[in-house]
Amino acid sequence: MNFLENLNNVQKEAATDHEGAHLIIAGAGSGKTRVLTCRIASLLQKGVPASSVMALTFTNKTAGEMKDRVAGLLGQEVVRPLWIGTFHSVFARILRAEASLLGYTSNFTIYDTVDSKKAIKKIIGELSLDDQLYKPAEVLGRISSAKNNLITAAAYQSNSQFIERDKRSKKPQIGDIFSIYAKRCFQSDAMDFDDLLLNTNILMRDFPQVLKKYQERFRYILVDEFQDTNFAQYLIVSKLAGIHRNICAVGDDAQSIYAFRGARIENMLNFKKDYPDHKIFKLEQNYRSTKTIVNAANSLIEKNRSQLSKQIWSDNETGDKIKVFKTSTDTEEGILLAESIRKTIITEEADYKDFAILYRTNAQSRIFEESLRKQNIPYKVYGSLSFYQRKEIKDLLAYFRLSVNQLDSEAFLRVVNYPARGIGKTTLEKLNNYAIESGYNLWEIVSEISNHENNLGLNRGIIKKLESFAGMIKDFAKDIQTENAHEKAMDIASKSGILQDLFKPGSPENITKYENIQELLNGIREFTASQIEKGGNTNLPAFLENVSLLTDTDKEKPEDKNKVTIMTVHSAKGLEFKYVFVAGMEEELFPSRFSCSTMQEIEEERRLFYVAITRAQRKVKLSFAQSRYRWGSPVYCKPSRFINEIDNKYLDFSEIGHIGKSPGREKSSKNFSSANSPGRNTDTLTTAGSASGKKLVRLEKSKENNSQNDTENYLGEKLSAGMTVEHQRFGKGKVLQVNGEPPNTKAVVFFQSAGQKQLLLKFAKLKVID
DNA sequence: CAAAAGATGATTTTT
DNA sequence: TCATCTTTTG
Repeated sequence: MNFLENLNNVQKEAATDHEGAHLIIAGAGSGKTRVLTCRIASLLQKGVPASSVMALTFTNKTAGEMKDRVAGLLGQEVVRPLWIGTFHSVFARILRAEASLLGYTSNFTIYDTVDSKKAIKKIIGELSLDDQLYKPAEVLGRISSAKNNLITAAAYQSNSQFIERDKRSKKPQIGDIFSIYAKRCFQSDAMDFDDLLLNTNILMRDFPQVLKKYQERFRYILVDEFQDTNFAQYLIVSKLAGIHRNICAVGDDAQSIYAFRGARIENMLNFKKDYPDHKIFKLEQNYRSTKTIVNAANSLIEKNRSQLSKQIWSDNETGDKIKVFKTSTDTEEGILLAESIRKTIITEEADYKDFAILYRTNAQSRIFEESLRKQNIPYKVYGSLSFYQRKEIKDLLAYFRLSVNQLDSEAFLRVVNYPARGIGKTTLEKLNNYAIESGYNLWEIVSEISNHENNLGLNRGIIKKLESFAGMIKDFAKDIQTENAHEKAMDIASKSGILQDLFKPGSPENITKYENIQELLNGIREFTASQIEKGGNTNLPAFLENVSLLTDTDKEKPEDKNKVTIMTVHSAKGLEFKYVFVAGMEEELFPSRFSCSTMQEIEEERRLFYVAITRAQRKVKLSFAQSRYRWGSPVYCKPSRFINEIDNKYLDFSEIGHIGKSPGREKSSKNFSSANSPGRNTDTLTTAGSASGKKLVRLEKSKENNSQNDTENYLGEKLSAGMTVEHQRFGKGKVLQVNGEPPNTKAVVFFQSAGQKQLLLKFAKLKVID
């Protein structure tokens, strides 16, 4: 029981009192994760089988940390049968096991947001709706929030409230899009993120015997960040805990910052109603921050009406007041913070890793990146383009997905013509039209194309190409369940042509992409190795499952260890730093101008600021600029109302005035006028004035084209394989093939500098050399 | 067919 | 501003 020694009394009680429904209200910095891990460890030590414990978190990172910590206490072996993971990954695991009941296979694909948006965009196009009005992201948002409230497409379409709302916003067909989208996902054997929750609920509603199985199995359920659960998540948890009723929900209503995506703080209040015999533990001692920071944060959050009563306190030193900085521009704010970091590093012997710059919107990151780079301060940005979202990675993953699940139509569309194999837009349009008409999935058509040939109106050449593509995928799909993921992945990467496509000289982006592909393949090798060690599944589907719910904030690179962190306040939740800067403390920015209309919104912004402040162990510094660029043009800003909502006795305004006086103010205001406004004005003038001129130019150009076409067509007839030609940009190359009839004669040419290219002769200026 | 230029449009988040 | 999508051009 030695791991309980370091806990205070409430923490110890919360960790060792296992039976019944418990709500742990865990203030910022109160040792929440420690209590959760100790609780799991103590359960296991008592003899509870690990396989009967489920712990749900929001991020893979938290789940991983929890697992590691328990493993550190009790050993790796003990931890393995535990079900610790994100809501989505744990429910995906259940769904894979029970997939057939819902009409899916256990190899179903998980669509990410990009897949979903693409699918929706396609549907909007097919319905010939105005895509200015029906924006895929917004439509997906509505569908997503419906699903998170357990509203299916059918329910949506018959709900008068939604019909009314969509009519009012002039988008009456959202229900139709929802319904087609849902049908397509199902037909593709795919679930999006929200489906993982929705379908788990449907599974448990419609199959009581399945529900019972899991209810009996999981005797102890722990939920982290309970204030962030949405209705769908809440309901699953309640159902799962239905028999044993041993549920431990941990959360902090003051840190609820995801209401905008469906999180319900009320879930914490409902808890008391659902479990009348519940116990509440309040972790109120903050071990992280100074007294000043804790008190300042308390004085701020007091302004919120709706909250659970608690008194957060700190036994740490008093610490410095919170310094407030004013600068005239956003650029200066960047410089000031960078300088302040430099100074603090010297005067307080701090490390780069002790600092975080937090802001409300990602758009603010660039300025800090610049100022830190100029000062030679190493930094890392969170929330930038994730490794798994890079094009080349998604392409290869799409091949993997298609090899595992051929019905995955998003993966199909992504790779059917990448690398280019002559299956163009027109072909896909024909395929797609036929698919809609006939109700077949794209793969069902392409994999047995001879059955559909007559209905497609495609020529023999294209049919052959489609056949060979389908053949390749069928080949990949062979042994996919048994073969080792790494070998299979290498095989697919090379046979698909991706490696060759990127391994062409002359293009620096391709080198990076090639390296990224190699990194992915290495990652798969590591995955396979670690699975062998763990005795887990080593096949490609197992890897995909692992990767589809992963974001790369989850893994930290070793070279990033000692760097300043810059990120949004949202992504800082759960983290801590010695020194925290909260930048851009301005009205319209923080609080965001999109979240100012209702009291609920303002309260959420306030909680967000509360989260920001409570990340700090030693010092908090706030800054605001008087003017800032917003999508290219300068905007004048007022200091945020939140600054003055902190009790002034914890604030230090001494710096204000010194910074603003610097010559920077004049300089920057000049910048606005010279760099910006006139430039824009001239632009608009020219475009407006020269409309007729433009037409003339276009006419002339097309004349030129025609004359060129004539000579090129002539060339097409003369050209044959084996000739050496010269291209304007690619230089010398050897003709490998000449296909097609004029005017669409194509040549396949291998260039020394650029590799193999297909060129349409009516455009490419080829000179015959030899 | 593929690259370049031009137009648009969106700026909390996570799975 | 910056990234993405569309149009144009060879």
